[in-house]
Parts: sequence; C-alpha cells; structure tokens
Amino acid sequence: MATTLKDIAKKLGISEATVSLALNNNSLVNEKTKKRVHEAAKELKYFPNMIAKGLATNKSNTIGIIVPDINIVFYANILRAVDEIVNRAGYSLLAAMSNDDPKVEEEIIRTFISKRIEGVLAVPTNQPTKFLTSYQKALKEHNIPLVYITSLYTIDGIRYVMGDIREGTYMLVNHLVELGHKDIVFIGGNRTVPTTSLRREGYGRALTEHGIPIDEKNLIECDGIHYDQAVLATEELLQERHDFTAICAMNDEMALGVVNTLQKAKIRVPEDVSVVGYDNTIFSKVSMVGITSMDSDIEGTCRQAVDMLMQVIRGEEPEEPHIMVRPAIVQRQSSGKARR
Amino acid sequence: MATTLKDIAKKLGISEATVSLALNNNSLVNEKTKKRVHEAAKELKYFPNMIAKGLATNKSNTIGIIVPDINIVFYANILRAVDEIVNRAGYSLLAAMSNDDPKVEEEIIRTFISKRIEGVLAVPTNQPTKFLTSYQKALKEHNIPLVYITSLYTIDGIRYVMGDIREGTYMLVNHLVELGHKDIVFIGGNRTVPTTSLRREGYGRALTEHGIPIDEKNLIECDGIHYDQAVLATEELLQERHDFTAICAMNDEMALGVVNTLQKAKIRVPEDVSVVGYDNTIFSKVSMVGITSMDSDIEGTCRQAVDMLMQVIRGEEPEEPHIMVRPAIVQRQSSGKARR
DNA sequence: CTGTTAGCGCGTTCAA
DNA sequence: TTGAACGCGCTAACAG
Repeated sequence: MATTLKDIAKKLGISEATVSLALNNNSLVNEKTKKRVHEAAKELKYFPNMIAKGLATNKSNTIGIIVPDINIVFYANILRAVDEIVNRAGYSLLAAMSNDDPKVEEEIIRTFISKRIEGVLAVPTNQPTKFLTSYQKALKEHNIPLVYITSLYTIDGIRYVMGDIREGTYMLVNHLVELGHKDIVFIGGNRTVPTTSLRREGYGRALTEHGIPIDEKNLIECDGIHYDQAVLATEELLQERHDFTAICAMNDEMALGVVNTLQKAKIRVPEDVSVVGYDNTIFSKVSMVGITSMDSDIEGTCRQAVDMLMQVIRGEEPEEPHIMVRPAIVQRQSSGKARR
Repeated sequence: MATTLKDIAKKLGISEATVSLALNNNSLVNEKTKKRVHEAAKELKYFPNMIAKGLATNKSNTIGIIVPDINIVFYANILRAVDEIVNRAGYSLLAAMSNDDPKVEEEIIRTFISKRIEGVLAVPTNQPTKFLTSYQKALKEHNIPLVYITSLYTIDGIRYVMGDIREGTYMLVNHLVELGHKDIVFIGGNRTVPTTSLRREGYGRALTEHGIPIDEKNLIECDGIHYDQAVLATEELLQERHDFTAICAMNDEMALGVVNTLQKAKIRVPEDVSVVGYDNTIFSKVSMVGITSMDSDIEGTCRQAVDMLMQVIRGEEPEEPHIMVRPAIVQRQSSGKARR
C-alpha cells in the first residue's frame, strides 16, 4: 500500500489536515512543522494521490489535446510544443489522436469528459467536416472550454489560434515574384478546406498586386496533401507543359515530392524551376537542395493557444478569441531567380 | 454541476447502488430496471466520473509511456501504435517525452506515480545511460510494472520487447553480399549504445559467414543518428575513398542523408553504390530512389509489449519476459548488384 | 497555528 | 433484486 497523508500524520502525531496544508506550503502552518512534515514525507516515500485530490477539489489538473494523426510531422511538432508548455503551466496533457474518424473523436470526447479534463485543444482534420458541432455540443454542456489550433472557423463563439497561412503564402509567392517568376504553379489539397483555400487566397493576392493574371491551370488540386500526391501531380504537370518557372507547394512534404520529381526529370532546382514549401519541417531539410519554407512559429502558436485556454479555464474571457500568428520565411536553395 | 449516480437514482426513485450495478451491467439487477437506468443516464447526459471511480477502486485505468522525443518519426510511430492498442484494451494512455533529460524523466515518473498509473512502457534514449536504476527503483517501490520497448537490457528482472535489430541488420547485409557487395560501409551512432552495437554485430556476422574480413575503417561512428550526421559522415568518407560499393545506414533518416550526398557527388544509387536503411519509415519513401529498408513490425512489437504489461498488471508472470520481434526486409530501388 | 469534521462520486460489502 | 452504510485519500470550512 502506498503511504498516505494519514500515515505521515500518525507518525508525526499531528492531524491529516495539517499535513495536507504543510505539503502544500500553506503559510498557515509554522515553519518547523512544515519541515518535519516534508522530511517525514520523503522518509516514507510519500507520493500525493492525484486522483483523491482530484475528487476532493473537483479538478483534474489535466488538459486534453486531439490531433488527427501523430505520424504526421506537423502534428507531432504541435504535440511536442503543447506538451512542454502545458507541463510548464503545471498541468498534465492527455493526448489523443482521431485518425480523422468521427467515431473515434466521439469516443475521445467521452473519455475526456469522464476524466474531467479541464479544457481541450483541438487540431481539426484536414477534410471538410461537420464534426465541429459534435465537439462543441458535448463539451459546452459540460462547461469544458475548447480552443482550436491551426484552423479557422468563423462561427460565433469559437476560439482559435492559427498560423496566418494566407499571409504566409502571400509572402512566399511575393518572394518568388520578386525573383522574377510569373508562371507560378500552386499545388494544394481540396479547395474547400480552409488550409488550402486560404493559401490560394494569399497566392492570388500576391499575383494580383503585381499585375499578374491568375491562371486557373496553375492551381492544382490534389486528393491529399502528402508526398505521393505531390509526386503524381508533378508528373502529370510535366507531361502537359514546361512553361512554369516556380512551384509553390502547400507544405514541405509535398514540396519534397515536387523537388524529387523535377530532379528525376532532369529539371534543375532552382536553376530551371524554383520550389517553395511550408511549415519548415524536417522535410525541407532532407532534400538534395534545401527547400525554402515558411516557419509557422508553432511554438508561439501553441503558447498562445494554451494561454487562451488557461484564461477561459480561470473564467476570464480572452479579449481576442481569434489570433493569427505571423510566420517568417526561411530561405534555402530551392528558390532562385527565374530562368531566362 | 455534472450529473452523478445520485441524480439518476433520485430521478428513478431507486438507490445509488442499484444504479451503479445497472450501469456496470451487473447480472444482479433485473433487465427492466437496467434499461430504465440506461435510458435515464442518456437523458440526463450522465458521464461516469473516472476520478471518483479511480479513488474507489484504486485503479486509474491508465498506462503511461515515455518516449525520448515525439518529433522523431520512429518514436511517433511507436506512440501511435501503442495508443491504438492500449485504447482497444480499454485503458487510457498518458504519454510523456523526456527529451533525453534525466530531470524530466524523474518528473515524469513522479507524475505517473501520483496519477496512480497502472503500468509503464518506456522507450529508452539512444545514449549510454544509467537512468535505468532511477526508473526501476521508484516504480518498483510502488509496484508499478515496467516494460521496455525497443531496447535491450540484460539486467535481471527487466522485461522488454524489441525489434531484433541484430538479425535485421544481418539480413540486410546478407542481402547486399548476395548482390555481390564486399566493401560495405556501416554508418551508425555511438558504438556503446545497444541500438548501434547490436547492428554492428549483425553486420559482422553477415560478413564473417561469407568469409569477408571485417575492416575497421568500414565502421563509421557518428555523434548522432540523424540526417545531418549521415551527410557529414558521407562527405568525409567520399573525401578519403571510393572503394566501397554499398553503405548500410542504421536508420532511414541517415540512409536518406547518404543517398542525397552520394547523388550530389554524382555517384549513382544503386548503380555505383547501394544504400540500405532501417525501420521503413517515411524517409525511405521520400527519396529520389526508394530506399531498401527493414520493417521492424512496430505494431507487432507494441502489441506484444502491451500484452506483456497487461499480464504483469493482472499479476501473472509472463513466461517469456524477453521478446525479440523478427523484422522483414522491404526492397526498394536503392540496393542493386555491386558494380563490376 | 492546529485539530475536527464533512464531504467529493463511486464501488462494495452486508442486510433486507 | 434492492437499499443502507462505509471507505478510498484528500481538501475545505470551521473550531479551538
């Protein structure tokens, strides 16, 4: 049996309550007994029982996070950052992955509620979904605050912190235009998903501002947002035409697929075609030519998301429930002057 | 306030105990009342309070896992597999990352114990460490079973399930030898760490069995086991000599670094030099030439580790506390006949 | 400053 | 088949 408050109270001949206060460094109890208590605790190898504490205080000291799939580098980055920040704030993190499966999501929410999670962070899937309502409803009924990371919902009362991918893509395309590029292909996912549509907006604005017309055939829509789909898209593109001088991929993994496919076709990067990615993940580094990318400041994003969540947990209403984090460009070798 | 057993008991005019039994589908309570209880529970949106339950049963229904860093693809793979398996077994998973920092590890263990985790899985760091004792001691004192994943300790009473990397490397080098290779370079990490030393053993055995002498200069030791270190090692290698026909890297990320560096130096893969990796992670796929690798059967490994842990939790002693999981080769384009 | 008491929500006796 | 009573380990309110 583990040693309890009672054990150490008995040993010292004082009451449980005093021991409890002493261990929590409450100023009500005098220094000498505090010291005795701490020593006894160490001696008896006392470990507070958080579940008992949780029952008594009705607080779990835990926050939950839902990510679609931890095997995706970008989500792993988020999880890592959140874990660190949450721990530093004295909370535990309960992580769960949904695999983009609504059934799993529901199960996760049930578990979260049963564990009396104090707040949840959610990184929504990359598919056009309606799960929004299911999350919201169950959590709201139980008064559990929710903050989205890296997504955008304009629905009322939804709090989020996201990287400003529209602005980031704008900056990236701007960078290309300034290098002399006019024929820039954008490779992304389903156009109805915010993560793609926002990037398209940024892409469009950069071109328009420079008086470059937007050509529909430069906007490629893939079935997914991973390496294989980018390879496929690039192969198809190369069969049709070679008149573009740059490719803007929606993330680094896809950019890597683009670079490899181009090089396989003896097209030099960046001499013949420039390529840019997004997120500054490991994929932008493990390429034969380093890939110019955007650092989304994941850490900053997560920090602000956790801060916002903590505010809501404390009962304060955050003054600004929608935060956009400005990214920064990371130049590598894959982007250079336009040919000719 | 969340609805409790009491609420639904009151509503139905029966006792809390009956409700509790009914919700747990205990056969003592008759079907009709069971049904009424379940309906009332749904109606009142009852969610069992796991912390109260935990206190009453003295069980947290949670197991903990420690990984060095979730940003490393291989560990993320493990975490994902374990999460799924543990959930299916009706447990929750509490994940923590140590960053290879003993202080953090200690903190994690404290939290685990305080949360009355029922068992822990640990994926040890890749450095020669002594943390073993600290883990062991604290957990043993609290009677919390521990199973290691993907590591090897020959110390008594330590349970583990690991991929048989010695055998896997043997198979891989064998594969190369059968393709006619004799001058095979091995690129790994610190030789005193089991994950490297075991691979070296497999490498050595494959050569010896074919009567090929082991050349010390073919055994390269890096400061780390990531992309950059592999690039560096390959660059240095190429400055010295070109007499090798194959490179066996200790993991896919390093293999990718090798392939890229070779190609940058206009050395063709596999025509001039064959390359193999290990773990069959995404890195073996996002290369210009797909990298031949070893599938460690992470899922199988994790399943067995969880099974073993569950056995110990139930109080049974696993008949075989040391399990080696046999890997399978995955051939891709990076390995071919030796030149000349 | 310290002790007493009463729950927190649930499972588990033991009676009825 | 059900109900009453108790305890898990801790905190909180109040009393001394």
